[in-house]
Amino acid sequence: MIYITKKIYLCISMEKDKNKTKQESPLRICPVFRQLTRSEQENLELHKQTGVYKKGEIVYKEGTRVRGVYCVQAGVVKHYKTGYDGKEQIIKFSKPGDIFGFRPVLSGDYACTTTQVIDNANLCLVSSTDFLQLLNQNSYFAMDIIKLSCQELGNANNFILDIAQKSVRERLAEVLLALDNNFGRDKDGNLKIQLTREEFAGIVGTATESVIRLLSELKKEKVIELNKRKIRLLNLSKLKQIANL
Amino acid sequence: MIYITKKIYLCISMEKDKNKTKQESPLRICPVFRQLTRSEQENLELHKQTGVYKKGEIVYKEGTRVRGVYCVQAGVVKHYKTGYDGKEQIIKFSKPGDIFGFRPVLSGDYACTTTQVIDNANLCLVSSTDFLQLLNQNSYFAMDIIKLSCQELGNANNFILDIAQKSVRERLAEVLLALDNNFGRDKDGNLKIQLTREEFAGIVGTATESVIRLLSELKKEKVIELNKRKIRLLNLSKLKQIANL
DNA sequence: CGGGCAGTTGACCCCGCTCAAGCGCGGTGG
DNA sequence: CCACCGCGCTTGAGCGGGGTCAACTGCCCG
Repeated sequence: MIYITKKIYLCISMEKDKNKTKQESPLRICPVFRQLTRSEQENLELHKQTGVYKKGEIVYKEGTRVRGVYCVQAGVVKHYKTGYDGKEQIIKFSKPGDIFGFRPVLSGDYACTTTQVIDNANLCLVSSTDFLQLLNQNSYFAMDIIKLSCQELGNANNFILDIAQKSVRERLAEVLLALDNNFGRDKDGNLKIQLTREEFAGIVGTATESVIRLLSELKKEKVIELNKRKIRLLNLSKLKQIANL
Repeated sequence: MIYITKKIYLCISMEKDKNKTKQESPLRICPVFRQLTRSEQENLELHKQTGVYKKGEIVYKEGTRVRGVYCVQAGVVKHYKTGYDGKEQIIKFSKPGDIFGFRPVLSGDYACTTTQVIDNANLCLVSSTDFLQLLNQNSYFAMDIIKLSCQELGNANNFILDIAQKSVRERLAEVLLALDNNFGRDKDGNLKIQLTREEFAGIVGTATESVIRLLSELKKEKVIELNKRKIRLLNLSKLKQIANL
């Protein structure tokens, strides 16, 4: 878990500013920051910290204070809660353009999930105080953040219904479709995001063995193709039907 | 589903204003509205609509546009999603002092739950436009709404973990404790909120028969006492232990 | 008095979890 | 260079939690 000091990063970002301020701030990768005025953006550039995170690194742990709000410039992270028996339940992923960590900052409590890198990532940290100040001074920005949090709330509610009422098979099919929608495919047509079977189990809310059995079942039915961790969706409409959508 | 026209209510609320403006606006039942300035509150009083809802009435349905944000002055409502097989999954309850409906208003989409009265209720409706305008002009108010939505998001995440990983027995115990915390007890020491077995099933995410069996199991173990729909918790610490808390 | 709904109980059985064994592969150290 | 270990993956066997179905009760209400 390498955490490079603020000082170093200040230098880097100031250097970037020289070249880029007039065109495109790195923060603008995240749509929400586009609501900020130019001067707010420039000010933020001076204060933000950027960090490079390797696969497997933990950004923050459930139950701790978060340092601020993170903006994903590259890579993928997963957010999960740990059950009392140690099993992880994945709540969501964040990918380039997403921000995360705003929930604990805004509700004023501890992180309710652990955040871990699954694809080497560049994350940019906006401190809680900076973030809160921006919310207060820019109501357009505030509205966008509210919208974001309400959308996530809607997603969470849907998730609750799914886990409570659908079978594991249905949920797995739904997860495959969601991953396809959110992360897209590589040039070979496989899902761009590659997860372990255990991670699949952590999203669907089931045991690893069940995921394995059901994936190979779907393979037999020619709905998907498997090649180690690469998964190709062959029949979207069948998959939707299986997922009950 | 009686919906009395705005005009009538304007009269009523204006009359109320004459007597009350100087002391206590009905909206102040909800803590979030305390952030509003006096003039904002008074203005809101003139525009709001108040309605009396009987047990069983539906305030709005999943998938429809909501008229605005509701503030509970008395009574209790439940918010549930309906599965494709028609079974309802209860997401949360609202009681006096709570507001609801802000999620769809803020995210700009349709209601993701159906809202139904389970205890005769007085609800006060603030139109979407009024609500959004307040958010824009009062950043303290906006911050409180953000906080609220982030807290709900945290609750939803916890719920996901529970449903995904705990047994029905554990979840049922947890629900009993939560109802005790949120609604308290009547003078006889029973849980103040009275639900049908089917509603319990809808919260826990299980079948009605399972709820019945597990409740009578808890009764046998002297953890609770049952009397029709009245439930008395006899042993909180044992209940917490069963719930794995 | 009869119909309907909430609650209860028993019987049955299947989904999905657990446990255990085995396989393939990559990394590491002797 | 090979042997070993550990991790991720796979498969089979077994079983139990909990869902479904059906029958019955008590109660409210028309």
